[in-house]
Amino acid sequence: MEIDMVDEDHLAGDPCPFEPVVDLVFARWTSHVLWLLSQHQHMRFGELQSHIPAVTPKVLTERLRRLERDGLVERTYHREIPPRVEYSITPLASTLTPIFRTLTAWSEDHLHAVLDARDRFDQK
Amino acid sequence: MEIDMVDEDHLAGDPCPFEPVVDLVFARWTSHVLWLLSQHQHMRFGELQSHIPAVTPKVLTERLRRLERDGLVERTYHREIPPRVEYSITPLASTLTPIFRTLTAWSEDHLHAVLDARDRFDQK
DNA sequence: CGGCATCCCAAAAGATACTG
DNA sequence: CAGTATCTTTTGGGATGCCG
Repeated sequence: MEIDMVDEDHLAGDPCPFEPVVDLVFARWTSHVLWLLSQHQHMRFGELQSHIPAVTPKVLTERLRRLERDGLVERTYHREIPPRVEYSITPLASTLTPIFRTLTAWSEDHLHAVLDARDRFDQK
Repeated sequence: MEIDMVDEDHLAGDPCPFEPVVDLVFARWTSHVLWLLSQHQHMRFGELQSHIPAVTPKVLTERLRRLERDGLVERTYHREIPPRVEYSITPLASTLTPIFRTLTAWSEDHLHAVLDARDRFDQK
């Protein structure tokens, strides 16, 4: 890809300043997991699975590993019989909670407008 | 506030209250487009493309159509030679701007902690 | 210039079976 | 219980070419 400096703005470098956060937090299933953990202090693997019926164990494991790696989720393994694993959000992830609340409020305030626009568009 | 409601055991799951917003706004390229339009009042197709070097025309078109359908972007076609198309955000989409700013602030405040956690995880 | 149509592929996600 | 391993499927996205 080439850098075209002809325009008034330098074109090659206009990255979205919050795109890294999107990749971290809003990847599929990810924000759902974080939101559940933000309400429950700690949850077991099977508990998460039953709250998100559509997710398979494989994918849920992948997301939890990634969140753990990124410091957003803590995993505690209890060597018992049967084994028990508890997931919880870290203090770092808890700083996302206001964002989740804002998004929920936006949804309550404006989602209907989106659905209306969609209907109007489809009728044309 | 501790929420430890024991109302589980219904299989319907526990849907994420802002997941529709995530699908609308944080799909790939989408928030980048909205953020660019929130800064430029109106932009042409090729202008968007040059600000987002990695996106192909096909995908950019798909995203813009979807945003137009959802009432978040307005498309204005000028019948000239050569043809000219201008995109802009709608008032509805401009209500998302505070969210974008919050995400940018979160990134500035906490992204380094994520990268640190990642390094620590990978060293183990 | 700003697309749409078509074909194609890689990556993500799902299904299933199995284990410490 | 909490995963892992393997395989299959889906689908989002890239490449190319044509058109008003």
